[in-house]
Amino acid sequence: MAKFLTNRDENYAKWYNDLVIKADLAENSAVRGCMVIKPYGYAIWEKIQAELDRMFKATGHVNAYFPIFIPKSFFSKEAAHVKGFAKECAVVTHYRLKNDENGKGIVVDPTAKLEEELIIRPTSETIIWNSYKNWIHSYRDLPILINQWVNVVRWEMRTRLFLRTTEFLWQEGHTAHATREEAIEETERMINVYADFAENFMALPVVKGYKSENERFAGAIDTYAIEAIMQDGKALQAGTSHFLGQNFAKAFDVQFTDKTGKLDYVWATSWGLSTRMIGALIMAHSDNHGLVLPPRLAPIQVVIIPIYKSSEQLLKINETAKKIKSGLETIGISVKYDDKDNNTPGWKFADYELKGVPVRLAIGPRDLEHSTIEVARRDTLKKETIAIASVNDYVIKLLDEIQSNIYLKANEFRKQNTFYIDKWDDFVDTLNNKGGFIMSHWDGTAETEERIKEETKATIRCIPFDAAEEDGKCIYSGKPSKKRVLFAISY
RNA sequence: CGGGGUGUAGCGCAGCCCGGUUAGCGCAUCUGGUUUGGGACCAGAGGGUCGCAGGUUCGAAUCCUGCCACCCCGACCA
Repeated sequence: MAKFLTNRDENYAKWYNDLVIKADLAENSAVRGCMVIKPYGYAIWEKIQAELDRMFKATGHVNAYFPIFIPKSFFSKEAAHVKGFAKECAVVTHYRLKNDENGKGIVVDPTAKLEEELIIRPTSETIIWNSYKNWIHSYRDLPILINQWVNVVRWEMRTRLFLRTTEFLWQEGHTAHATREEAIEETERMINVYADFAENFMALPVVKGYKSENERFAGAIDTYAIEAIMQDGKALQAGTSHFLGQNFAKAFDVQFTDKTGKLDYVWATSWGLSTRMIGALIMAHSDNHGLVLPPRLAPIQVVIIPIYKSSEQLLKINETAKKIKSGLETIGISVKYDDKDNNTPGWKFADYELKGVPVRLAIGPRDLEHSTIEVARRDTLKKETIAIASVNDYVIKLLDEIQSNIYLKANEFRKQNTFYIDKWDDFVDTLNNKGGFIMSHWDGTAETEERIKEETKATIRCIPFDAAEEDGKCIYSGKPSKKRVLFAISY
């Protein structure tokens, strides 16, 4: 048990916060609501980026970069969009500072007021569609499949490391298509990419579905999302893909000539996944010993720790350990050999557990004698001693097994915490006592959703794509319903 | 923006109620030594505008006033 970590079952929120700080992923910065992502946390983000970027390119997308500043007038062109983001925008009003005339410090120069104020992007639809207007004239210019990796700013009231910060990093894809069908297909393709990524790389089982009108992206016709369950039973939206229809094309007057020579507005999608995913990773898998990282996302997959008494012993161990390290590296495994002598092996064991390194190898004089090595896996904390000669095969299999075990465990947790509920009292009771995913019938109205939210804090996380057709009655209003939707209290 | 809490060494805290030598403890750091198979031990050392600004007092970390910051709980959200 990690002594320095708050117990997960006693105070989940504090456990999470402790873990982020103590595993050295991030910390609060001098700027209110903004975090410093530290090297170890950023390394995880880089792994996320590398894999997603590969997947985006494999599905035909390219990267580009659009400005962080958006003229205020752009923002007001799409009515729903403005309404959705107006309350959380940072605005640049001046472009110069000067020395304070009273001699102390520096002040904003009032004569340097911007003619038109600039919004710091909370998302980039408007600035991008303003460019697309110039790029698109004919069906031959379509589709445009662009992604960008950037920071965005949303001025939040309350922030939490990774889960909600004023500034965060994400990728946003913005595509333009000739037909409605093609745009919808793209929207679906990308939610599938996200789900695939979440399940296969983050070992995070997700529910894919449609957002209700209330939860939809401001400016979208339809929003698809992947929702994951955290260990405290709350839901976390892990990625979204939006079918924007022709809303932005109309707002920015982006028309093209189709094959028949007719003018039409362009169809759009956008989709995003943020550093919030790191929060999901932590809350879905980690335990009272610290982080548990799925091998495919772990910056360090294997750590080797020497155990020795004399410096002669260390020399011999070094030799063997370095061979093992380079052997593992040649088969594509990332390995750290920690031979620093300022901490004891026990300290290192605890530290790498805190950091979630999937596999730990320990090698001491006893092992050298027998040509063995101790292997410990982070997910189950089980230890075994194996022959050094078999280490490559063993570790590569073990990493795969850990990856799938973490997924299965999370999947089992979700199963155990998904409830099919038909009575309002049970609905309220389950939310109050257990939390979790609740599958219930809903009459499809925004009013009912609103009332449920007011009374229980639960919202419709999504209407699952795979929801079976079945006759039922709305959990709240009793009106007829044809499918169950996913309710939960969310992050 | 409402309600609650906290600001003392890099980190975690005690001291404050009831003002009084040189502000203390644990962790971390540095030096030396012994250690090393699950967060080692001994000895020594360095490190502080007690959040900021005023005030009361012979004397303020301690009392008073104002301000600031951060954390938790609510309304907004990926």
